[in-house]
Amino acid sequence: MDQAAPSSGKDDALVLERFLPYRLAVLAHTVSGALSTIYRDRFDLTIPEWRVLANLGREEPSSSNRLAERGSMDKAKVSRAVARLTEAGLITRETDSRDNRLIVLRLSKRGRSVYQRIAPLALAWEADLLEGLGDEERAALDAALAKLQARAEALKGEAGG
Amino acid sequence: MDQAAPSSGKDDALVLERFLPYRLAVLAHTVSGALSTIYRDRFDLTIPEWRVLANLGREEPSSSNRLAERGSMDKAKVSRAVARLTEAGLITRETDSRDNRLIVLRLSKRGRSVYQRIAPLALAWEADLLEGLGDEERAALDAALAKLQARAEALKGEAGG
DNA sequence: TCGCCCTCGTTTTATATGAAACGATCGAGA
DNA sequence: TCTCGATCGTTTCATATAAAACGAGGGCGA
Repeated sequence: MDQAAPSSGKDDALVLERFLPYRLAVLAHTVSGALSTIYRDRFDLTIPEWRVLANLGREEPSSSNRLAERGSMDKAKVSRAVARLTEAGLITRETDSRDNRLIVLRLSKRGRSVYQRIAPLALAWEADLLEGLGDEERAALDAALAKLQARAEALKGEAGG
Repeated sequence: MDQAAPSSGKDDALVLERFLPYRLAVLAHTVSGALSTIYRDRFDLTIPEWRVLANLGREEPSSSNRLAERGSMDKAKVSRAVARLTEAGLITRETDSRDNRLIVLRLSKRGRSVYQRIAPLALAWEADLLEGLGDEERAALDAALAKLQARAEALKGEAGG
């Protein structure tokens, strides 16, 4: 009576530290924060800019729309990233000759150089992050994340209706 | 020559879709987006507000500082969430009699009622999200996320120096 | 007691975000 | 050819975010 009961005592109580959506949000935030210092301090790039660069590094040329799809970003975010990367001289823009709505984006020479310097750093950092996990654990993580992503998208569709 | 080579051809190339920091960010974003519709549409709460409520539901009373620690939020975010929850009548504030800097936060009757209605919904949604995973997969995911969280925090400390 | 540094929570400031409005362009069909 | 609806990318607008400045207290040592 003299102390508030900590929840109802059931063991299915909601404990934030064990709640998956919360854990994913915190982990993603921590990881993004740590990794983004590399992009920012050493290359003066934001994460959306890095995503654009990474996609152009693999598939070139590309359009803003396609970059948005491939990088899970909305078109406004891509538009800003592309504008800044263009200004920084890392990518080039030209309108598509067949469809004037489309913009043909390519890495510039400098842009490709920057990409080729960041990519190994990013992969090395990822390897560091995964250091404590064995092959099986990594495979299990990989599979679980894929399932969760698919399921989350399905649930999102339901709720949105 | 007539086509840009897709990366260097090495199989350790950086593919965003397989890059763990990217996958975590996308998954967390999808999950938060889907789940937040529950908080927003049905209870008019933001995620930081929900985190405050969830923590108070388990540990009461609490201070803003403690809520920030327990909910992985900065103090500004907590301050705003607390202000709005107070205005909405879901929590009560009083200054600590022994230390006038501290604020003693408690769920109001309505606040507790809201918490007790949201918690089962949140847990049910989480169960839906995990639907496709068996017990072993869940345990593996749980372990992997814990390791990654610890490792990410360690790496963050290094880089920040 | 005074002076100093620390902590707590709020507010300010600059920036990031995404939904929506927008202008320009395209393609299909009358 | 001339609409009309759809698509592409930009910009606007309202909101969210976090770092830093801030004011109010507290606690310890001189």
